[in-house]
Amino acid sequence: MKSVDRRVQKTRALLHEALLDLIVEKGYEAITVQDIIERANIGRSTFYFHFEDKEKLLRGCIDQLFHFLQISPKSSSEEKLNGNIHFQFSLAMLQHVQSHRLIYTAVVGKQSGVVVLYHMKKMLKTVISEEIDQLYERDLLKKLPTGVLTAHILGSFWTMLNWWMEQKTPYSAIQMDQMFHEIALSGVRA
Amino acid sequence: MKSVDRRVQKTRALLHEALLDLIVEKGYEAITVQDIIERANIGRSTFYFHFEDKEKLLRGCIDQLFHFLQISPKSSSEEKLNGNIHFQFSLAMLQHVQSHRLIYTAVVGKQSGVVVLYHMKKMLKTVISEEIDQLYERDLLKKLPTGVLTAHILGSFWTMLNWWMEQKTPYSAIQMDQMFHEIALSGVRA
DNA sequence: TAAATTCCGAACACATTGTTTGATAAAGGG
DNA sequence: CCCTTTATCAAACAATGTGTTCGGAATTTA
Repeated sequence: MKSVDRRVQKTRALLHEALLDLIVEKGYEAITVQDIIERANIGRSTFYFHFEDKEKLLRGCIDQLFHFLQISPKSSSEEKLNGNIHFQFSLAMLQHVQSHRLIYTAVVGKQSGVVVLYHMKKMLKTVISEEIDQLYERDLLKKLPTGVLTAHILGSFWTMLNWWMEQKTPYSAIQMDQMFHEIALSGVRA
Repeated sequence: MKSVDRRVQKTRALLHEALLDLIVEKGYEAITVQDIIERANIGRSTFYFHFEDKEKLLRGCIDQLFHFLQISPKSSSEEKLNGNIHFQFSLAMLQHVQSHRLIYTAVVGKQSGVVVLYHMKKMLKTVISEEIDQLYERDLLKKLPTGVLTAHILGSFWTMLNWWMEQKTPYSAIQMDQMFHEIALSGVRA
């Protein structure tokens, strides 16, 4: 059990916090390493001692944000929504978003960065494709390449997030979850 | 009729071309103004004489790419696909993509840039929301906020493009159009 | 041909990156 | 408690990119 040096813990926490704050304020792209170390009040060389560059720091943040999702309680209520199909990941995620609206608004919005979106989607894809595979084997999905299905579900979900974050008087996580299921599973046709 | 100075035409064409080439090679984000003017063999001050920055040049390129779409022949064949609903924009766009695969692969891919995606989607959104509104008034769509519907269609279409560009042995534009309609209109449920 | 416009290239101040230095401070182990 | 190890810091650095400015040269238009 090698415990991590307290100084290291403190420094990393400060840097994570600074990055998230700055993302909310000006968006990922616009942030410079200079900004981060000033906000965190950390020396320049110390930053590079811990992280290769801005992106590596970001990865640390995202890993941390989503570590929560991994251990979040799966809704075991097998609801009969939309013909038995019910994705597990969506509600947990949507609720997490709801309680961290500021940061997600920034992450999802115009000011974000490709890298941010890339890492976020990559993570979601992992979660989604598992569920897709299960449903596919139970013949509950269309007979299209599972790649397309996964991509489509991820895309739909992401679209929902984006739209949600743009609304002034936001819907609840539960409402969004229903809308997501409705539209992703049976499309837009009346 | 003020005709544009030939030198201006030539310079702008060279810069457009250089940018597109470089996007294919290294992705938008990684490109510097330095790269562009070297590739185009244009003086530094000349670049800034024409464009404020990299993004303004990009906008010029996209406007040009999509000017084609505006005047592209709408498929007037009122096919009875998926219960009478048939988006006009998709096939024209997909065919344009098919004949410019390299650039679209780069634009859509991991190396792209938020600005690129932003401008592309913005343009598509304009086209799509028109069609959505028409269909909505004819009661052919679900009674959800039209904003969600538009966002979803745009998202689905974008997802299709992404997935398409990732495939090694690509489907045809027509196949992709069918898949897009199928999945966007009636979802993934079997 | 003459006037207007555009191009060039060189130089400029400025910001950001990522690295290196050696001194200082703090942590952890015995 | 002392001593070794490790982390931090500030300062300076080269390298790269940005956006501006200048006067002179070249080209276009009329």
